[in-house]
Amino acid sequence: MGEENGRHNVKATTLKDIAEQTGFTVNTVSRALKNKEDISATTIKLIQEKAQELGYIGNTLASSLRSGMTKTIAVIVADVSNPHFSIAVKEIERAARTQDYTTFILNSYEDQEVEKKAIFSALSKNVDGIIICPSQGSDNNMEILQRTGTPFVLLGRHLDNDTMDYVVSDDEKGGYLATIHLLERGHQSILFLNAHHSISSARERLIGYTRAMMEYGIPVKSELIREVSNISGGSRNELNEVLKSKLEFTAIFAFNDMMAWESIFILNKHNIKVPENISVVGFDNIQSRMFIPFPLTSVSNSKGKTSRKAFEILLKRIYKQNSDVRYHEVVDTRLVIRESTKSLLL
Amino acid sequence: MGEENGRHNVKATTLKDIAEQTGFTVNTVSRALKNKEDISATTIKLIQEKAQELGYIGNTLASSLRSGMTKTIAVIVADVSNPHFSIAVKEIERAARTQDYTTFILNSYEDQEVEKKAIFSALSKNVDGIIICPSQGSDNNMEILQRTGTPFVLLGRHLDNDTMDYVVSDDEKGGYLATIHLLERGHQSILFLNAHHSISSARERLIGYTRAMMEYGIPVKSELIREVSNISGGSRNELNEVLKSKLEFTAIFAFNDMMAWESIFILNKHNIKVPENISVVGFDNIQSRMFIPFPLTSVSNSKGKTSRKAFEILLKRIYKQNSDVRYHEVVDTRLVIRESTKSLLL
DNA sequence: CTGAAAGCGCTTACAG
DNA sequence: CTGAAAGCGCTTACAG
Repeated sequence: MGEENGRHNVKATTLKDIAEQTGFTVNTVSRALKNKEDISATTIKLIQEKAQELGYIGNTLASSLRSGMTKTIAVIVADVSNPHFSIAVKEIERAARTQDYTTFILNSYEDQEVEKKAIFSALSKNVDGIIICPSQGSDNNMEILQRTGTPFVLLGRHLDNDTMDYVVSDDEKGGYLATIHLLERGHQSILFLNAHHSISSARERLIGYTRAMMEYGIPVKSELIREVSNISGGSRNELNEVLKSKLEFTAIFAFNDMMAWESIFILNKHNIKVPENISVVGFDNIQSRMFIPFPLTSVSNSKGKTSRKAFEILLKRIYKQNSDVRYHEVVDTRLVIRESTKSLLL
Repeated sequence: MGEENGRHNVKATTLKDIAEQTGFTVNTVSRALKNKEDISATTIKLIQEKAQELGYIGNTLASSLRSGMTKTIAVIVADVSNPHFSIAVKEIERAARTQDYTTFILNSYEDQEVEKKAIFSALSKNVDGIIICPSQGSDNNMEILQRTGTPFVLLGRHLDNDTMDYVVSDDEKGGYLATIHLLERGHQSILFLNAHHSISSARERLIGYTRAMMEYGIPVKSELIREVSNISGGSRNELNEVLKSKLEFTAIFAFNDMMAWESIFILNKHNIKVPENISVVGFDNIQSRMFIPFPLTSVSNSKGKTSRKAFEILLKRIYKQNSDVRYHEVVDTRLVIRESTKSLLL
């Protein structure tokens, strides 16, 4: 029943076929195809030509089962269709490919149950490692993952448990820079549309926001700090409510660009113009990758660098280098000023 | 060397462990965990509890090697960081997961060599099937893929070779609707920023464009039809050149929303306002998923439906249903009118 | 430089 | 209802 054998209608060429047609053993064929030093150059040439001729494609399933390495990683993010994550996924896939790693992509939708299944799915595929942006409050899932012994790196968020490797942005600085930018322009009532406080980056951006406010001697009003879902459409209701409540504010600092866009979209629906009536600052600087025709001031967090670094660390873990070190990387952030913020000063 | 065995530091539980601890054979354990009918309920319970207790995670590598099915698919697109593709990838991953399939994601960057490697990478991982948006002029790669016998479905683009399954949008209709919309509003010189004609959707959108122009008795000017790269930033130079050449046009129809946004971005740089000075229509209706604060008129092409359909067809191929049928699905398109288009008539 | 054997962890096909 | 054996296609470790 070769037909049912993973390669479907056409039976795939195996080492055995090459062995039979060249007169060597499977062992020698295997070693020749991997350019091992102890095989004669003539034999290597002969075998590789035959492999080429037969269109041989190695069965990594079999080799992985024996060798214990699959050359596969999994990337688990909240939602690939969020540009922030899709850019990260792209960069990781690209970095992985240069090292002959193939990438599984799994969405957690910020849901712990879905995330748990994603992790088990990855484990059952014997991935060599996992890069994961942990969903809200998923400390438990990460500890389960940690106990399996499979190498993993947290991306963009870290947990209280600091025995795990992570690569994050300097979120506190980002929050600080965004807020200072608005304060410098005379804004004092700044609505912070933040993500849930169980997300480390949300907590740290708030610390930056608070620090900036304090520097300007402005008391932080709790009603100006709103936690909303960072899934597309999540800030809609909250912002509508805020607008209805007649809460006073002249600027919005949004947890990410998606939320910032969404806010602007909603403000426009209410005939409120940006930046004329309200200034808006985002986070992620998606505009560095996509030419969105709305010039949003935003905190840049080098997604390429962050992603590559996460893969690099993962690779070290896979190859058990520096196993006594914890990698806690904080990538710098900076503010990119565009035209969504206006000064209230003359 | 359990350490080096794919599960790293912690040795993974195997069927053998469960067998030893329950007194059954590996065979029975395997069958019990799969709820086979010929195992007694008591045994099933006993074994499943033990599996739970030991935190057993099946090794799909081993089962796949034997059974020939990996429950894995690959999705190959030009670039996941393009929202059009990231949305498709998300939808496919979601559909696949409901059937216990895991998804590899690979980028081809519209490059045939990269694409070829991606295909071989997928094949060597023994994926059960592939969903691929073929890169420009990659008929050859698709034919190689076809000869391997691995089930695959083309997504968004089809080839001259119509023996392959595909799911596409009604691109001709989309091109027609976009153009008619502009013509109805008095635009006669419509710059079409199209993708390369080796892409079927580009050819068909052009047919729609041409048909609409003919209906209005307006000759199609070749200098108004420009083929640009559909990678981010690709339309930049071309549009700058067009603007420098003083070519007359009052509207732009862009191959996709990314290009439309990019065009608006560039027009703005030249102090040309949309829609006041130039009207713009895009394709993909990304705004249905992301609240981009620029209301772009765009052709909608039900990405959710298209993606799910592609997976559905792939699944049929994997399970060898209706193998005498060719699936050539054309999903309807419609125009979503927003505020990036203005009427020239009074 | 090459070969023979064992084994990775499962599932299949068959025996009882 | 359960078991014993073979085998999926490789790689490893060792023999010569």
